[in-house]
Amino acid sequence: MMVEKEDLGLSLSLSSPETRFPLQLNLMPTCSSSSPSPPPPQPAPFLLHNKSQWSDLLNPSERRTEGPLLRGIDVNRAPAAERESEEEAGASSPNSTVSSVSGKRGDREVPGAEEHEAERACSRGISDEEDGEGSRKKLRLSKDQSAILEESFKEHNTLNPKQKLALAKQLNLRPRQVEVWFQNRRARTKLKQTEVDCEFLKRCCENLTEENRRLLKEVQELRALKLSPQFYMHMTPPTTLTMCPSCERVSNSTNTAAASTPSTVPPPPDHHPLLHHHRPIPIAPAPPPTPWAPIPLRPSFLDATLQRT
DNA sequence: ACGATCGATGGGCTTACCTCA
DNA sequence: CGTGAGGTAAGCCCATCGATC
Repeated sequence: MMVEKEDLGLSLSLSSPETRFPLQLNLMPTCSSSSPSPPPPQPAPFLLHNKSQWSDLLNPSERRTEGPLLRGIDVNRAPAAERESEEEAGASSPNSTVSSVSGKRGDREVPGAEEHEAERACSRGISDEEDGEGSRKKLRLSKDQSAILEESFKEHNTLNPKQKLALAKQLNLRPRQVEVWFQNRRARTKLKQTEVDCEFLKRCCENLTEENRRLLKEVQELRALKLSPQFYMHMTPPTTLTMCPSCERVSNSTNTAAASTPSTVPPPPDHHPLLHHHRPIPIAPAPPPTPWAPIPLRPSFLDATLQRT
């Protein structure tokens, strides 16, 4: 039952920008860009235009995917026989009724009525759950049909008329049904993405609030320390890393053994801890990774901050 | 019984093309 | 002949309906 839901492939991750949009959608019509000979001038109904679309957020480098052919059938390419007939009957004629059999358009298009009926009959033919009889019985797509549609959607989330016809033929559905499925799929993907974005922003807000709280507390502590006569004596003992205020080198000084072994960069030959009269200043432990990496506090920064306050 | 899911519909908008003054 | 206005068709998004699970 919920196979379709699980097949959505909408497990959008927040972990990294690269994985935020795992759906690799091909928004560009491959037939218009890869065709060796440009097609004759015709309306390009498959071009995406107007309105900032949700898919604009996708990484452009991930938009074009030359994935494997769909179960042996490239939906970008109509079958040979179909190609010939459709280019005359459909794609080359802007007034074609081939791809418009919806109720909305169908109302205006009298010539399409027969085809509409034919396709309805076709749809009834493959629908084992449908008993017809006038009432709007809901068609339930089979697992295979849904899987193929999903595969196609992963390749390109919009269809040009040829792709739509080819897919409809392959699935034994009406082109309008394929079109509707893609429209609904886009809408639901967008909804999912909106939810994910909302959650992401929520977490950003929480992290920023926490960061703000932490920084305010730090400022208060620094103010208190500045007013204290025993400035450095009140420092909490360093737990992990310390920085020499003179040379600004970091060392692990939780114990003497650790203090003698600098963590990353060895001290210069002329460096000797005993020659420095300052005690090492502890460095705040690294905060959890955030997209807005905080500026590390350095002694000079601290001084400037304290002077301002 | 009820909520979630999903196919289907209709309205509105944009764009491209065609016709005509 | 070029041009702008108006009509038409097509596609898309969006909200919603209604059947189904």
